[in-house]
Amino acid sequence: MRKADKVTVDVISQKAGVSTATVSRVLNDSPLVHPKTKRKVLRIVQELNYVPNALARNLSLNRTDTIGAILPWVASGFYSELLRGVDDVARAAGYHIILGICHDREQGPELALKYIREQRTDGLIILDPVLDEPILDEIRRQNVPFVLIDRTVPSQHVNTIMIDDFNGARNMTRHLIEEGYQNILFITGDLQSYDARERLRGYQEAIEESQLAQKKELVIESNFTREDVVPKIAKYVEKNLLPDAIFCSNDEMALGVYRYLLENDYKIPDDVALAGFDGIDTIDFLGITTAKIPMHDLGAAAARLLVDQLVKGRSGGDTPALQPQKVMLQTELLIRKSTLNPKKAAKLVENGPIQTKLVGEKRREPLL
Amino acid sequence: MRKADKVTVDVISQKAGVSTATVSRVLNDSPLVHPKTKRKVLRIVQELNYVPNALARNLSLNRTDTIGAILPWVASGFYSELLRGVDDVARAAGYHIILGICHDREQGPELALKYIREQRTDGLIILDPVLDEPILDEIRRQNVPFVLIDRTVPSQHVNTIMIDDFNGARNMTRHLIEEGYQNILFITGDLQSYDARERLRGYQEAIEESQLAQKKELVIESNFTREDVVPKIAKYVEKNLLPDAIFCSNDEMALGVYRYLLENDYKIPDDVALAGFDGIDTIDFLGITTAKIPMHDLGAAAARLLVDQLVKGRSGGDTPALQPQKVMLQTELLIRKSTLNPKKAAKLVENGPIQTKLVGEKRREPLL
DNA sequence: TTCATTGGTGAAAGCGCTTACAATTTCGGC
DNA sequence: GCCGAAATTGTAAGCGCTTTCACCAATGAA
Repeated sequence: MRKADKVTVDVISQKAGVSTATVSRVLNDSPLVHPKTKRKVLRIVQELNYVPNALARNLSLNRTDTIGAILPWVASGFYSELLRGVDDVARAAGYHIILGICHDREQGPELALKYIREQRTDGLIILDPVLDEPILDEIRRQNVPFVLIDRTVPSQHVNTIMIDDFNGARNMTRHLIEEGYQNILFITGDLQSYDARERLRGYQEAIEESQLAQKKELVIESNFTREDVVPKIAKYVEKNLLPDAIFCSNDEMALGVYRYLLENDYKIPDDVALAGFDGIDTIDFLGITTAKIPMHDLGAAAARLLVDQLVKGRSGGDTPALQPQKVMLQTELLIRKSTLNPKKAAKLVENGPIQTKLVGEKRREPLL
Repeated sequence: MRKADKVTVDVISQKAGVSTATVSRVLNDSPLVHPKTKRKVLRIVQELNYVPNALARNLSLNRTDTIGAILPWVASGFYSELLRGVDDVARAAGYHIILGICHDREQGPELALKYIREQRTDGLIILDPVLDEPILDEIRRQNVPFVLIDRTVPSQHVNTIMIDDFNGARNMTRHLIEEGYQNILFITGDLQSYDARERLRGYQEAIEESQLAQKKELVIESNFTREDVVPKIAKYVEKNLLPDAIFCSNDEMALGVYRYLLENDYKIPDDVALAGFDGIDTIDFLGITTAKIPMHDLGAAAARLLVDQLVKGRSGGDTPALQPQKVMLQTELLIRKSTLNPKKAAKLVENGPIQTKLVGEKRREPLL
């Protein structure tokens, strides 16, 4: 049924009375075709509503105009912003996105390799914290441009987009100190993960550098989950005096602590201040201070890096390959009511629970 | 650089001492190749780590193994579950997903058409509430299978996955009535939208059918946004007596109302009960009753429908085309503390704020 | 031994597009 | 009006895979 009306270059060239070569040239805006011919061909193209078959085109050009996005699906809502960022710049550059959701630990690398080997993608954006070296080598060996997100890698010759967890945590801690909090409890994430270690380091650095005397460094080790943190904070609070402030390594844990505190009639921030890290919706709604990870920018930056490589690679092999880059994005310190010390706050204008004030780093210009 | 080591069917056939036809047959598991030959070829394939080029394969087969997902990016986190659902069943069926995010109203249909015309996809899943008829016709004319999500369409011959907004809202209202609430305020979404109208209808139906005498039907018209609803609810509460319960057409508005109520020292549910619709994270955290839209299933159902069509279409043209289907998915009534009438609740076991109880429809078996 | 059969296999023609190269036309300058 | 260069256009060979159809070697029956 479709077969009959399938319109290809040949059909066009026939009707226009030119060769397929000319049609192709017209379609690709080649300068070496006579304006008159061009008009004629374009008219037919319009008339028949012709659009070149991408597959054939790509096969011929040895290019797919597609980039693969390999993502885990850990925190669904969280990553979607990232995807949006990738899409924004990729689309602007004429690239499509093929989705590679790695459901479990195994599938991620598999998928990436499959896409590459099948040559379905021109490049890859990989967000997979547990990608191990051998796989990475395998990927690199394929000679396809790729960008890693939020993943440290020993080898230098890899494009990477990172979050500056260290500075994010340090700034947060500084903020708490500036607000006059003295005993700041820090709850770590899973210390296996690089992010968790960096955030801890940031906290420690800020504590150390603080001029105030004998700051105590208070740390509870947890694992980024709500379930794990609640009993720990409960036990801690019962055994010790309540700290001035609690800084959780991520928002998820902050939510757990938040609930615990409210249920036990502690007032935030009057009895204890609370801060998280990530910038998820619920934290936003509750008016809890956090260090927001610029997910959109993260995706956009990755895509930008990748697209640059691809475009460079396309324009002849003569231009030298781009040097692999490491980009570091800053978090955004969103100060909310939950960390505004009432003693100081009295002097300030009233802060609504949702109102967000920007302190610390300036807002990054959005990429793209 | 890559050129030299590019391994194709020819290379394989050469090394194996057979023709490319045979290699192809081996790769496609054709029965008419001698086991011995097959083994030989497969060994070489392994050895050279050969994977067929998808582009060439697809061009030849006139098929892409790809389905396009056209989505708006209205509520980022919300749709990601849907995408996951699509991915789950699509991948299981051997299809890839190419992402089509329509940023603004214009781009959606454009994108869909582009993908089709370029023949980048075998089929399409479209979630776009404002897709208009002409475009739809155009899409249909392309003779490519597609499925519409949450979008009513006059014409019968279209695959559609719908949410049963009517029943969802009716069940919610029934629940509120059962809990003994008498004055139930309903806040509508943008009544331009079909969803909004259906939810209103469900509410009205439940009110009407309730045996209790002279139920008043209380309706405030809003538009699904927090900004719009807050002043309206404020004005309403100031002018009238507080209703028993407030049922918002979506969670977003419920959040607005929630905040308003708390800020004005109304206790939920003691002074007034609160319910939403959608099932977003924050509502979950706050322990607010809602009708959860099964986003994952929505995507999975759409993908299932599409994949069935595609597979059917693939297996020779003799099998009759599948009849277009309309699938209706039920929402899940998540009853939380926010609508448990204290007078009745006294008899019940204490309900923690997060605890979710399932009432009404049984949990749908997840598709796939 | 000879003649259909029947697996197995290979040659070659696509799939729909691009592009190097050859062929043709056009044109200014003589 | 003629010539070579420049401007257009056409021819045909790919891109890497599938698949039709023809071909060949076994195999069994006669």
